[in-house]
Amino acid sequence: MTTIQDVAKHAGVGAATVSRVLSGNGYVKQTTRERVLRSIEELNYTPNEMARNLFHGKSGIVAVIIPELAHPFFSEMVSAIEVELCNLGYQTMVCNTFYEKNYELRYLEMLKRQRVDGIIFGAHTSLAAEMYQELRRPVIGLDRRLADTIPLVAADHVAGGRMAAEELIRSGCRNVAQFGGVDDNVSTPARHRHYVFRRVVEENGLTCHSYPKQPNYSAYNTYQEAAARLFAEHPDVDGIFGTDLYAAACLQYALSHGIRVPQDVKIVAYDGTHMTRFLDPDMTTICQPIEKLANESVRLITELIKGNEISEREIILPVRLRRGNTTTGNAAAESTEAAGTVTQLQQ
Amino acid sequence: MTTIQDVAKHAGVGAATVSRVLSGNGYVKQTTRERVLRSIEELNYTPNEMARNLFHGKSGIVAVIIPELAHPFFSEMVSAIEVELCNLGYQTMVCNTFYEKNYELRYLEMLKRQRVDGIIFGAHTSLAAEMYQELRRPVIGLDRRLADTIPLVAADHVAGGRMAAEELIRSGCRNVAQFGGVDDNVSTPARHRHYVFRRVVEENGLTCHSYPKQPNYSAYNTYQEAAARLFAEHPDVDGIFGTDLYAAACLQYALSHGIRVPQDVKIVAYDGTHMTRFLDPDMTTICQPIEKLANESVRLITELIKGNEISEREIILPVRLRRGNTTTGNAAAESTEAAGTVTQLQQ
DNA sequence: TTGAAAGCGCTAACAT
DNA sequence: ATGTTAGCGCTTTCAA
Repeated sequence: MTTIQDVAKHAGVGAATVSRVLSGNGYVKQTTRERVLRSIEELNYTPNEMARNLFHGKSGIVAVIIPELAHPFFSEMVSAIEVELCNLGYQTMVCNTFYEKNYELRYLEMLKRQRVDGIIFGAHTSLAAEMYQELRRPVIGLDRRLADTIPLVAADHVAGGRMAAEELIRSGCRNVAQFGGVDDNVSTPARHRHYVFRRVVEENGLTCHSYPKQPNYSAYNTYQEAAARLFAEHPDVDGIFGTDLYAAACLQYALSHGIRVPQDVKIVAYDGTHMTRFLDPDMTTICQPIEKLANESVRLITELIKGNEISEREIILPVRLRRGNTTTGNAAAESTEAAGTVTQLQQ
Repeated sequence: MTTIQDVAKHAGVGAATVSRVLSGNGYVKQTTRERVLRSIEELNYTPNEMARNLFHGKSGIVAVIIPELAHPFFSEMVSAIEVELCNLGYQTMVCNTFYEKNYELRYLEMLKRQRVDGIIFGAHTSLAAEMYQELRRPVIGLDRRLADTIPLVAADHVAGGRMAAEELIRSGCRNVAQFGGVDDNVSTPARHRHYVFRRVVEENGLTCHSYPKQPNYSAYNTYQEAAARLFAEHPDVDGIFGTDLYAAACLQYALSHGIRVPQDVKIVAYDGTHMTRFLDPDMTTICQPIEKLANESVRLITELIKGNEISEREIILPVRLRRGNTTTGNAAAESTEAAGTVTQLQQ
C-alpha cells in the first residue's frame, strides 16, 4: 500500500504537508497543494483508516447488539439504526447474541478494547448491572434496562399493553390469551405490557391465559406449536395478544382450522413489523415507533461518544394502534397514539 | 486508558514481556507471568485493538453490502453471515445501499482505506467492473456478478425459474404472470430465473405476463399496488410467480377479493424467507439455500483475506421446491432439490 | 508556508 | 528468559 510518506516523497514535500492538504487544516500554498493532489492521484493513494483511528483514539464504529438479526423486528430496527449512524458518519457493526451470555460478554470486551466507540444494547440481557456501569463508556439500552446510569430508549409498552387490552375488550372478548410475560426473568421494559394487559383485561372481567414467550426466531415452528397448543388447551379462546409472529401464527392456525377471524377469535399483534401488512385479514397491531427508537438511540450514543453529557435517563416513545380486521372494536378511530415520556437523568 | 506500558511499569517488566504473556508467544518465567497477570488484573487492562490493527495491517472486520437490511431475505442472509464470520473470529459491518450508487462507492472506499479486510457484495450494483478489479483486494459477489475475476456465490436461479414454471404447469395454469425480469438492467444472476420461467412456460403453451420488480422494501405498499394492478389488468390470471413479498401480497389480494387460492389462482413464491411459513394457505416456495450461501461467501472471503488462492470462480448452490397449498402440482414429491455447480477459476 | 519529529499502543526482531 | 528498539501510518505540535 502507498502511504502518506510515499506521496510526500513523490511530491517533494513533507508528510505533514500532505496531511494538511488532506484534512484542509493549516496553510498550504496553492501550487504545492496542486502538486500534492496530483501525486495522490497518480499514486492512487488513500489514507489508512487504522492509523487514523489509533491516533484519534476512535474507531468510528458503533456496535448494535441484538438477539437475532433475522427476526423482523430487529432487522427493521438495525436497518433504521444503520441509516441514522451512517448519516452521522459512523459505521454499524452487528452482533447476534442468540440469547447467550457469553456473546454479550464478548461484545463488552470489544468496547473495552476500543474496537467500537459505543454500543447500542438491544439484546435480551442478563448480565449484572455492574458490568455495564464499570465500563464508564458509551452504552445505551434499547428496550433494555441495563443499569441506573445507563440511558434507556424504549417504546411505551405500558400504554401498548393497555391499548391491546382495551381493543380486545371493545371487541367483546370474554376469554383472552397472551404470549409472554409469565416467567420472563429479564428486565426488559417490553414485558410490562403483559402485566398491564392482564390487569386491564381482568379488571374488566375477562379471563386471561398467559403463555410463555419462546425466544429463537429461526425455529419458526415454535410459533406454530405455541398457537396449536393454545387452541388445543383453550378452544374457547376469543381474543389473542402477542408479538407479530405469535399473532401471525395464531391467525394462520385459526384460518386453517375453520376458526373465523375476527368473528370467532380477535387478534392484536404487537410490534408492527412489515410482515403484518401482508396478512389477510389485515392484522390489528400495536406498532412500535421503530424509526424513532433508532433515531433516539443513535442520538444518545453519538452524544455520549462525543463526550457530551445527556440529561435524559429514559426516553419512552409512544406506540400506535393500527386497527385492521382482526378485531371489531369501535371503528371510529382508525389509529390511536399514546403519549411518550422523557425522564431526566438525576445525578 | 491504561496501556501496555503502564502494565509493564506496574509489574516491573518490559512491554514486550507483557505482550508475550498476552499472546502466549515466547517464553516467560512462571513467576513473572503471574506478576504480569496480577498487574493486568489490578489495572484492569485490556489491549487496544486499534493499535493491534495498525500493526498487523488487518481490522478483522468484513463488510456486508446489501440493498436494505429490513428486507427479510437480506436480514436472514446477513444474520447467517454474521454467525459464520463470528465463528472465524471476524466482525460484521452492515451497510444498506438503498440501491444508490454513491453508497456503493463509499463502501469501496472503506475497503481501500483498510477499514475492512474484505467485502461481501450483495447489493444491486451497477458500477463498472473495473472499479472492483482495480482494487485487487478481497471482494466477493453474493448473487452479484461483479467482474470476471471476482468470485460469485449464488443460488441456482436457472433451476429455480424452471422449477417454478413446471410447478405452475403441473398445476394446470394457462395464463401466468411473474414479477421481475422485464427491464432489470443489472447483472444479477437472480434475474435469469425470470428468463427461464418465461421460456419454459411459453414452451408449454401458457401465456406469460411479466411485471417489473420494484426495489425498496420499506414501501411495503408497492407490493400491494403491484398485486392490485396485476389482478386489474389480468383478471383471468391463474398462476403467479414472484419473490416472497410479491407472492404474499398477491395471496393477500386474492383472499380479500374472493379469489380462491389455489382453486382460482396458483402462486409460487421465490426466496423462502421465514415469512412464507406464516401464511395460510401454506405458500409453495422455491427456497434459496440461505445458510449455504452465507457459509460459502464467508469461506471464500476469509480465504482471500488470508491471502490464499481460491480456485472457485462461481459457486452455484441448489434451490429447493417446498410444496405448500398454493399450488396443486403432482403431490408425489413434497420437496425437490436441483443440483448446484461449481465453476473453476480459469486463469 | 513548510518540514522534522514525537507520539497514538502495540508487536516482533534483535540483543542480552 | 527478558528488555530495548524500531516501526505500523497517521496527525499535530514546534521550529524554521
